[in-house]
This record gives sequence, C-alpha cells and structure tokens, in this order.
Amino acid sequence: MPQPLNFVAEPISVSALKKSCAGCSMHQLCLPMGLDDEDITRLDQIIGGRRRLARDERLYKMDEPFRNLYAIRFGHFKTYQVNAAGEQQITGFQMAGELLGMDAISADRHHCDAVALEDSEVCEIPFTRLEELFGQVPTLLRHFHRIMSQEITREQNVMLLLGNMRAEQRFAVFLINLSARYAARGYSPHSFQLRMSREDIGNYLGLTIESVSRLLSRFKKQGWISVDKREVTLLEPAHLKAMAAGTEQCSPMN
Amino acid sequence: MPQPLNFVAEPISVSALKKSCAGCSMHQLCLPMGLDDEDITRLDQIIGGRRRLARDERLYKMDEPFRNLYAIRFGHFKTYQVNAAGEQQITGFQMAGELLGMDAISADRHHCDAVALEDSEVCEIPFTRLEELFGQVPTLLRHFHRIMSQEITREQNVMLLLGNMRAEQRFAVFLINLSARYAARGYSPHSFQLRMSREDIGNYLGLTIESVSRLLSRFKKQGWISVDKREVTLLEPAHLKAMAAGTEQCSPMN
DNA sequence: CGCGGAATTGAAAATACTCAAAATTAGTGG
DNA sequence: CCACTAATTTTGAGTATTTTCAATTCCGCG
Repeated sequence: MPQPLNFVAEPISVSALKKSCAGCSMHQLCLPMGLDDEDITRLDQIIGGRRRLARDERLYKMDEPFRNLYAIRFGHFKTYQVNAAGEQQITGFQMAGELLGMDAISADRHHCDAVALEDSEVCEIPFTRLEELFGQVPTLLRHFHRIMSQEITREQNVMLLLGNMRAEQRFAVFLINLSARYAARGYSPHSFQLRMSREDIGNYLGLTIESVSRLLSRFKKQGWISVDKREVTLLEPAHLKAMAAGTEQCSPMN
Repeated sequence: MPQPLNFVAEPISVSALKKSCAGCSMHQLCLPMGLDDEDITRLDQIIGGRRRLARDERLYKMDEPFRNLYAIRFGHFKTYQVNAAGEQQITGFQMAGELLGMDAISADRHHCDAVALEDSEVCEIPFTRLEELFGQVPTLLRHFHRIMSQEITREQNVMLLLGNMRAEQRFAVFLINLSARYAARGYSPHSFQLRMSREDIGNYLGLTIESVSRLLSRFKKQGWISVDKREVTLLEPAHLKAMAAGTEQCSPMN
C-alpha cells in the first residue's frame, strides 16, 4: 500500500521531499529520470536508505553477495577489479547521479570493489524490490535498460582508449570526459577538481604515475591547461578535444 | 493469444521445432535459458526471423537506428568501434548463443559495427516486442539483466587486460578465454580454429599484427601450443592458465 | 618545524612498434 | 587440378614510447 505523500497539511512536506527522489538534485540524471510524480513515489518507497561514506571507505567488495544497486547522491567513487595476481585495474570513476553495482547482477556477487574518493552519500536500491517495480513501471524499466546499455558503451570507449591511443591522447580523453560530465551537472566544464590521485589516473589510463605527471607538465608547458595541485583548468578545450578525437597531435616529450 | 504447439498430430512438429528456440542447440546459453515451454513459445512468437550472413558481411553499422537484438545461431562475429580519426578497435568476438546489439539500447542507435567472421546466422529479436514480453515473463527479464550485466563484466575484464597486462599475458588470456567458451559449447577446449585474422587479434588485444605473430611463434617454440594456419592446439593449458592469471611468466623473446 | 606521503623530474632500460623483406596461404581463373 | 596473383603472415633490424629506478621536491598534517 503506497503511503500518501500528503499526510500533513502541505501536500508535500519538506521532510518527505528530502527523502524523495523528487527532492534530489540528481533526479534528472539518475534512475527516476522521466518518471511522473506517482511513479517517483513508488520508487521512493523501495529505496532502502541512505549511506554516507568517508574518503577511502569501501561501498562494496568483490565477491560480496549482491543486494543493492547504489545511486550516488553526492561525492565520487572509483571501481576497480583485482586479478589473481593481486594487481588492480580501475574500471571507472563515478560521480553524483550515476549508478553503481550493475556488474553484480550476472553472478549475484559484486565483480569489483567500489571505494569513495571523498566523503560521499549513496541511495541503497534493493535490487529485488526494484525488479518487482519494473513490472509496474515500464518507464522505469526502459530507463534502467538505457543506463545498463550506457555502461556498456562507456566501457567500449575505454577499450578504445586503452587499446588504440597513445598516452597523450588517453589523457586528453580523460580530461574532456570529466569536463563533459561536470558540465552535465551544472558545474564549470573548464575548471574542476581531480578527486583521484595521480596514481588512480595512471591506473585507469593504463599508464604509470610518472607518465601521468609528465603528461600534466607537458600539457601545462604547451599552455593547454593550468594545474594547481588537484585543480585543473582547461585553457584550450578545443585543442584538447581535437587531441582526444585524434585529429591533433601534441609535440613529443622533451 | 499464443498458438498451441500441438496443432498437428504430433505434439511438436519438426518444422515448428526448427523455428523454435526449443529446437535450437544454443537455447541453454541464449536468451531463452531457464524458460519453460510456454514461455519459450511466447518468445518464439516475437522472433522477427532469421538472417544469414556471408563472411565479412555486416550485420549492423554504427549510428544505424536500433531495432533488433541479434542472437547468434551459428558462426562468429566481431564488433568494433571507429573513432573520429577513423581508427577502429575491436571490442569483442562473439560466437553462437551470444547476444549482439545491447550497446544500442542507450541511444537508440548502434554504437559499433558487427561483422560476420564466417558464414553465420542470427535470430532477429525486435527489441520493442521483447520489452512487451518482459512484462509477461519475469524470468525472461531477469535473464536479460544477467546477460547485460555479463557483458559489463566481460568488458571490465578486457579493460584489465588492456590496462594492466603485458603482451604475452594478453595473448594467454585470449586463448584461455576462447578455450573456455568452446568448452561451454561442447567443443574441444584444447583444439580450435581461430575465426579471426591475426590483424583482428592484434587489434582486439591492443597489439600490432607483428607482435601477435611473434607471440604465436614464441608460444610454439616454448611448446605451449601448436599452430597450423588458424588451427590452434593448447598443449600446456595449465601453463597458459597460469600465465593468463599472472602467476607464471614466459621467458623473454629472443 | 619536521615528518611522510604524494608528485615531479631525470636517466637508463625494456617492451612493443615501425619499416622492410621474405615466406606462406588463400583466392581465382584457366 | 594447377598455376598465378593477391593477401596474409612471419621474421628481422632499428626505433620509439613508455616504464623502471632513483633522486628530489612539494605539500599536508601533527
């Protein structure tokens, strides 16, 4: 039985809104995208709860049984795989509005680790209940399929990056990708904070930390970007985009 | 109204079986996995038809509007992305029982090209009709989610391969992966035909064709494998598995 | 102020690439 | 079925990009 939202004088109380997807700044990007009020209410009712994580805290671990998907309310995460030899590969950096845990559906166990890059908060979405809801809210199901498919294409893009691109192009793609995602969230596409260490960047891009550092220095020297600690400013986004697309080459490292 | 299967004297006619998932040798691996007879019949009814492709023929092309998923009945395919600069990256090799086209759901257009590596046949599965069926057959929906999730984890494994592994380890992973997939289909895990060119292998593994050729020669000389044209035999699968896992190193190339 | 982790920079080394040539294989037509 | 041609694959030698190892600097934090 869905509990009516208007159980107080005002049709929607502030406290109810706070716990609702409708009141979340990410709902345009997240799972409830495109749902009407009624369906959002239904989704709200299955959300298991919120979970806050401190920097470096782990949301889930490889091989743990799969119960929830997680929607990031704020903060940043990294996901990484560990192989038999203990080496890890970061498979993605996720930010607010993005969904974590979809790789766990196939085997009913998590396939990677997810760790907060800064203090963050997620919504827990019990997958079994979400599946029940799919039968009642076709719009939600369709959007869920789009999100999963998007994850597939995102990973294909990373495969292209790792399989085909030189270091400088990989790094340009990385910067432009972050830029676009911040833009989609209403933040500046030109200036942003790197939430991950150089080591994480290198691991993700299939490069060593030293290579990443050299790349940063080189781009700086070329005047493409300016860097202050983890704050990056894209001074020549057009050139960076061209480099990311493979249209333009950077001069060799001196 | 599902048409009853027993509309002739025999409960299931040979011709009906031929067009049915139930009669397909791949139904244990493919979309209808785990469905009962009734639900298989429902799935059969939405299958658009079969399509045969000659070697090198294209099943779909990047940016084409998305209508169907494709289940491979027999044969092999490769999927590849093309970037702005025209370079391509093979994102996977698919064989009988595997599903093609899931990356197209997110944007309603295909995100890559799919090309037959040999004469092949696929089932066309109109996605809109499949979505309708999801509401009626929850088992089918659950299995579809598993398949999509499996594609996500598969790609994560490739990211690990491309980002973290040396050439010889990549190649060992490639061989062991093929071996396991043929085993799952009832074929020999020790001896199989490579359906793709050396160039395709190299492209997929982020290596040049020359490197692949050298790797083959080296593995041959070590006695791990024997090679005759495109026929490969794994002589030391345990060693190859260890190398794929990163437990064992191969001697350097002389 | 000093410690420790993170990041930068330099020099040497290694892996994989490029270019080139030879060998093998596949495809085609007689 | 064979011969011829084109395409693919193999092998070699030299090169380049990126890694490794090492030293230093920078920065946050107690």
